[in-house]
Amino acid sequence: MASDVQADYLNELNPPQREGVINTEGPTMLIAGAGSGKTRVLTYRIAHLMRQHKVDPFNIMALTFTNKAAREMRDRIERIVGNEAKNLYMGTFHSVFARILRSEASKLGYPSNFTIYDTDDSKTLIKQIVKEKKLDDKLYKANVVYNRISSAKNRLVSWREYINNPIYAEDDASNMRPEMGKLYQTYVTRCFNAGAMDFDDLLFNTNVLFQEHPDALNKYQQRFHYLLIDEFQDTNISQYLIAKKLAAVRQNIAVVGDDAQSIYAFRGADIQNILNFERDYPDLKVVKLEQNYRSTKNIVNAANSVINKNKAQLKKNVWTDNDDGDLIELIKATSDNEEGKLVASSIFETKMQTQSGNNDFAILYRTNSQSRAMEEALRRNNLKYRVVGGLSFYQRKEIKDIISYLRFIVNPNDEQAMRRSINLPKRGIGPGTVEKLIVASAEQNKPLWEIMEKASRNVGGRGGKQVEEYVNLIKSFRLTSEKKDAYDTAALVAKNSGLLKELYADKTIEGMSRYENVQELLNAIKEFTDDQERENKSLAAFLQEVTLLTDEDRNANPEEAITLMTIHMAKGLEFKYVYIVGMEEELFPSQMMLSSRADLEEERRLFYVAITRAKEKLHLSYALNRYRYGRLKACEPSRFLEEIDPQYIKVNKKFSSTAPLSSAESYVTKNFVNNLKKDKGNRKFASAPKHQPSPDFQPSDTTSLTEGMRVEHPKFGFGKVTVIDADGANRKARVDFENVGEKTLLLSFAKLRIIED
DNA sequence: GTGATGTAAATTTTT
DNA sequence: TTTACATCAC
Repeated sequence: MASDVQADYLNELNPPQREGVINTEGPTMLIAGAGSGKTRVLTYRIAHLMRQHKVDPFNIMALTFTNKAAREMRDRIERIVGNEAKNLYMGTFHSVFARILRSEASKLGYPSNFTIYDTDDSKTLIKQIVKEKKLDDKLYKANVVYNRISSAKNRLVSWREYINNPIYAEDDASNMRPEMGKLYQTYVTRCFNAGAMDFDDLLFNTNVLFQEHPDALNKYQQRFHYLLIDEFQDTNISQYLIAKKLAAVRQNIAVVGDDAQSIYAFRGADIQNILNFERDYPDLKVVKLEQNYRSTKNIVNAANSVINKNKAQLKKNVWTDNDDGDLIELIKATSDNEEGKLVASSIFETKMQTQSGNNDFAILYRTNSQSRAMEEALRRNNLKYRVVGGLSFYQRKEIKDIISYLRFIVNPNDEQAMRRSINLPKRGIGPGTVEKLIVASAEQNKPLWEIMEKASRNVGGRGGKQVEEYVNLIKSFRLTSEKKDAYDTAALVAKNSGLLKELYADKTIEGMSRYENVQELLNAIKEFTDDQERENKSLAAFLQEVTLLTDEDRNANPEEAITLMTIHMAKGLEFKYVYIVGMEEELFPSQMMLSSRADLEEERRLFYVAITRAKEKLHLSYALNRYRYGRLKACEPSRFLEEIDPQYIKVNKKFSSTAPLSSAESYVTKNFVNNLKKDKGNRKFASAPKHQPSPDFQPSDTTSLTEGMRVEHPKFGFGKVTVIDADGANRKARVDFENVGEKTLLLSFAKLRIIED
């Protein structure tokens, strides 16, 4: 069966795709437009290496951006070449190099079971350091400090270099943050002493390893004959240099990417890598995949019209052979809640008309907080949905609580894990006692664990006694973990720590769901230890994987449901019907991205990614008012709406509260942009339908206006006079309009046409 | 050391 | 709106 697939796979490809598959030797760069079949090329390329060139999968390394992408690719390759695919060295940069670092850890002075700090751990630690140094936490916000350190690491700037480089010092000084370098130093030291690496360290330290230990580098250079990198536009400098070093000997490096879909610059991704690549490999083969197989012409062309507004981009001409398809439709709403309602109605209608399933629909948004209004509306319409992302399972309090115990069992130096677990559930060890422990450890220059073992001596009092009890508890867990597998240990921890009991006692809805979450964690660990193919089932082995897991890695079999997620999470996915909601200034583009051209261009690429997720039909929507910071805020339609070539989009009148009244079809497209601008001008009234004055509109003399008369107003439309207030020169009329409700008009200004019956 | 109460601040995206 | 943090009374 596999051979049938094999015989066919080259025939399924268009010429540039085939070129991308069969030119396996030497440096190659595939510039792959949205929907151009890049994953297919990448998987076939690997399959081709194994089938045609008899390359041992052990000698192939393939790096992806997400675990999900890695797993999918492995599955697809497996379908072509069979079981051998399991031996590919394939995964995310972070997971692959974490694995390598574990086996080389001693060279860098780390324990091989080093902890991986996630972003929360890192920020908590930074907060502690800022506090200890008595710095102003308004100035040294954890986020700011973290980002500064992270971007330094991603550019391979060590804390030493950072402190010695006057450019950074000046920069920080001008931002009133002169202590930044010191914070960087302290943070790194604390992580190191805790036997912990943060996400950036996994890449930074791999670079250090390859730099300072040529023997190690050589070993991996010899091992990996072929290196492939997916989503190359999302790599940062640190990642690029790792790849470059690994490929230095054989030069068999293939990268696949699309500069138009680079949306992670905020995290250090650097499109410059694509340009560097051409410079670093002069004999580079460049293959462009420009035919889009995914979307209709309208969608592809609309996307192109948007991305062309960007200055920084590689030349590329994405086109499609598919049908024109429907025009993109714009849904206008007065509020975020109404936006939800209208989107839900539109989905419902489309489902009826096309007999599509829920899985064919996705609602995409810029920020997670937007999901709420959508969820409510979908629930009311009995439409099944699932929200992807947001607060990940492994970031939930109750999960992190249990895991902090597990971490401290495996790594007695993991200060963050200790701090978290020591007083959970409450056992009378407050922050004062913990501080005493830390100080004692620093003063006596002894590991924290040793201090804790003799806590009564070191900190005295009842606190000390309690700490010793906690130490004994951990010791008993540790004993179990040495004899039993991850599941048995975790189950024991949940029970004996008292955490499970506490959650069980909480009968609120949230409490019950927290209890269920812990059960689910235990199930996940059980699955881990039940895996027949896994050799190492220890707690340490489980922890090594867990930090690098994300939510998507859990729900493998989604039920038939509408997908709700951020645009970032949607990258690489496709849906028949896509709704991009919240097309408003300051939301999308985000207000935080308006300060520079580069940032705005990244937002535009994000919009491009969103548009190109749609296969058949795309809907865009915006609301003129939206709850933000808990208060209602007026919004303007996004500038991105005007950037779509108007020939590919129309206003959806049925599902817009602000649809223009004009029956002339041409009006919609011709005045599309004007319409948007009008909305901006009088957004307070924008919920009211726009009135097109009759062609023969002439203001009447209103001196004879009386109550009960029918009138036409050029903006407000038709209505009936309810009250005349004759107050000398300021004669006013109260008019009940059909579409905008009651208005009081000054007759000396208002243009009214009296309609004679 | 704990729990209640109040206040300020935050909301971009993620391995 | 929700969360995080500081302050105060026990």
